[in-house]
Amino acid sequence: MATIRDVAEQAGVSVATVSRVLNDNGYVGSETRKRVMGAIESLNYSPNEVARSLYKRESRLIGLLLPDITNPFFPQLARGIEDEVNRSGFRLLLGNSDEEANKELEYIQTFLQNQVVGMISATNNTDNENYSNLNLPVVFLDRVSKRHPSVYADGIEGGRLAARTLIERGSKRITLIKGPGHVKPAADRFHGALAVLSEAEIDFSVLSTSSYAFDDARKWAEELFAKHPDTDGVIASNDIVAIAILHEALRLGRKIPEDLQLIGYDDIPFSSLSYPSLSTIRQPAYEMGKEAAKLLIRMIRKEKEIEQTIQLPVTLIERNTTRKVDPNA
Amino acid sequence: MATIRDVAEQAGVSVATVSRVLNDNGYVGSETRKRVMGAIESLNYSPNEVARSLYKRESRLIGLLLPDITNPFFPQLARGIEDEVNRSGFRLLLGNSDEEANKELEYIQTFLQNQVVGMISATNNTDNENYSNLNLPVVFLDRVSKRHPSVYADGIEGGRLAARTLIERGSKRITLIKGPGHVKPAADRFHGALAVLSEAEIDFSVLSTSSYAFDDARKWAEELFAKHPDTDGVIASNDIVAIAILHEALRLGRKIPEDLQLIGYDDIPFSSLSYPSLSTIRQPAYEMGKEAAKLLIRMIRKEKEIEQTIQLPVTLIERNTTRKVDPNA
DNA sequence: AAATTATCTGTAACCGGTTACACAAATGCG
DNA sequence: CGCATTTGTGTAACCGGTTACAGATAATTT
Repeated sequence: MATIRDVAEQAGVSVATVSRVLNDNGYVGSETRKRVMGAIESLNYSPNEVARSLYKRESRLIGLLLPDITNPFFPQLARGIEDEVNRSGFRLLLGNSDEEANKELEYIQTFLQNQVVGMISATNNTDNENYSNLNLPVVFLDRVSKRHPSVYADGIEGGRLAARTLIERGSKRITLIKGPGHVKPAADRFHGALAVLSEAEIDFSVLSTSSYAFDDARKWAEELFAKHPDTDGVIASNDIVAIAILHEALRLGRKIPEDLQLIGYDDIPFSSLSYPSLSTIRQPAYEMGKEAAKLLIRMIRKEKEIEQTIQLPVTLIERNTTRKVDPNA
Repeated sequence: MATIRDVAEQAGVSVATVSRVLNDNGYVGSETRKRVMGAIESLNYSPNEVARSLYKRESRLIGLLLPDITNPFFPQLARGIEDEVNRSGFRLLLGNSDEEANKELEYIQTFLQNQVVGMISATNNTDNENYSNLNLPVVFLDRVSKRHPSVYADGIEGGRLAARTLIERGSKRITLIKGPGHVKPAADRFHGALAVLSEAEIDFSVLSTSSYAFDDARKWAEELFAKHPDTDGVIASNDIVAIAILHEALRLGRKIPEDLQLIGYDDIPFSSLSYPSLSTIRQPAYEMGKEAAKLLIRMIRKEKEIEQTIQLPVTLIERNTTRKVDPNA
């Protein structure tokens, strides 16, 4: 690997001049610039980021902390972030925390050791001490924090929307699935839905679940129909659970949406491919990722007027696990 | 941020001694060690990875190059890799190439600039010049390369298995979906299936597709039934396409698996949640990721006897889009 | 023409670790 | 006891960039 000194020697200039050419700052004579460029070319030189990072006390890496990339909601977030940070020349350092505080801490630690310029986190312990006196731009994604800017979709409204959707379309005995208690946005959508259900003149029950994992989703589905066989409307905690419930309902011979309406949450890519295709509350994951990245980059650039929260709208994606709304209602 | 010099001063020793304590090498008196540890503790010191990387000319980062994390096969691979590299104290630098040569090149470039210790790539251009004179341990995953070790599942056998499965279960007019031409493993599974179909006494046709993307999958599904309405068995190029076909088939009122058998490829998490659940050829994605990571780490450690290929078995996951095999046959 | 200012370039310190080398003290051995 | 070896520690060079500062020349201004 050629170094800046090799280039300097080849071009017959000092390393300072080469550096000036590389970074396009300071004064460089046009003739000199050409010679340096030629040397860079002929040596196939590429500057060492590590050396630069050391002096600058800042790399061009951004830490991304996710609960679990295997959950289909997150790849989209990650992709949105990556596409956006790449536009500004940053790269991503990835970490899956599994929502475990020690893994989270370890990742933050190594992010700092690698002198990341900033960090985006989609994990829960938003206000614990790990983040508190962190001298680093941090954006929370799909989570809220008192201390740091956050980008998220409106969970309360999403929950409301889901509940209203089923009610308007005639479900009378709704089961509301409550997601894992420690996941903030799950709680929001739950409370949003709960509020609407409480106001309405219908029966409803709540089924508590403790995870979003694929393998568990089927369990919740079985539990649902065992405990509430007569339910005619299910508000799922997310699309994975919804699709598992759909699977189980069809297995039990329920007609969907005639006997049972079902609405998911997230709008993961697969929800349009289930049969019947899944009605759901869409969170714009890719856009959320992009927005979080944009916000972080503005913080990195120390721009003024950084908004503390960016809330993206949730939307009802009406597919075929809900009935058409009665036009006479 | 405290530096090693702060620690040295606090402990009343030289930086060399602190470094020895940190890395647990060289001679350090037990009393001195205690003082140093105390200073580290009280200053809450954490060594700067960037400085270390610069001197060592090697970071503790591993580059991971994927086509697109949004494709549900890859998160599992990524997770397997991450879990394994973390065990050895490495972290991941992530890149999505979209199978575009220039993005791929850019990522490799920045990986090198960041002095990664090694790299795992799941992209296609395995033997192009980008990788050729790379003085870096590289493992290809889900791809084969002449120059570098590879970890993959047996695509030919997978294709054969898929074809045999449909034939044994009585499909007579099979449609074989050919995946994107530039994706190597897609070609393997296609040829494996093709070979078996050619030998068998059945009719079959081939439908060529040019992508794996969600949005396109539905298009292939429609095209399939438009061109081959009488097909009674479909070998899909992967599970996404299979599930899209399943969706379309159900929409058209086909009975599955009675009228139409369908087999996917990959065994992504969702394939067990479709209804009917999808029969498929399983590639053990998480394990593949783990194996690739293990192999890479052995290369990094310069162990002898590195195998050039690790081939993992594909297995038939018999679910409900295929019929039970006739016990009298 | 003299004084300013702008342009161009080089020297060397600096970022924060690691380690080669030197040296001193302690220990082992014949 | 004398010499070799082991143990313990420090000094300073090094990794490969960036930049403060200085000095020289060229262009402008007065």
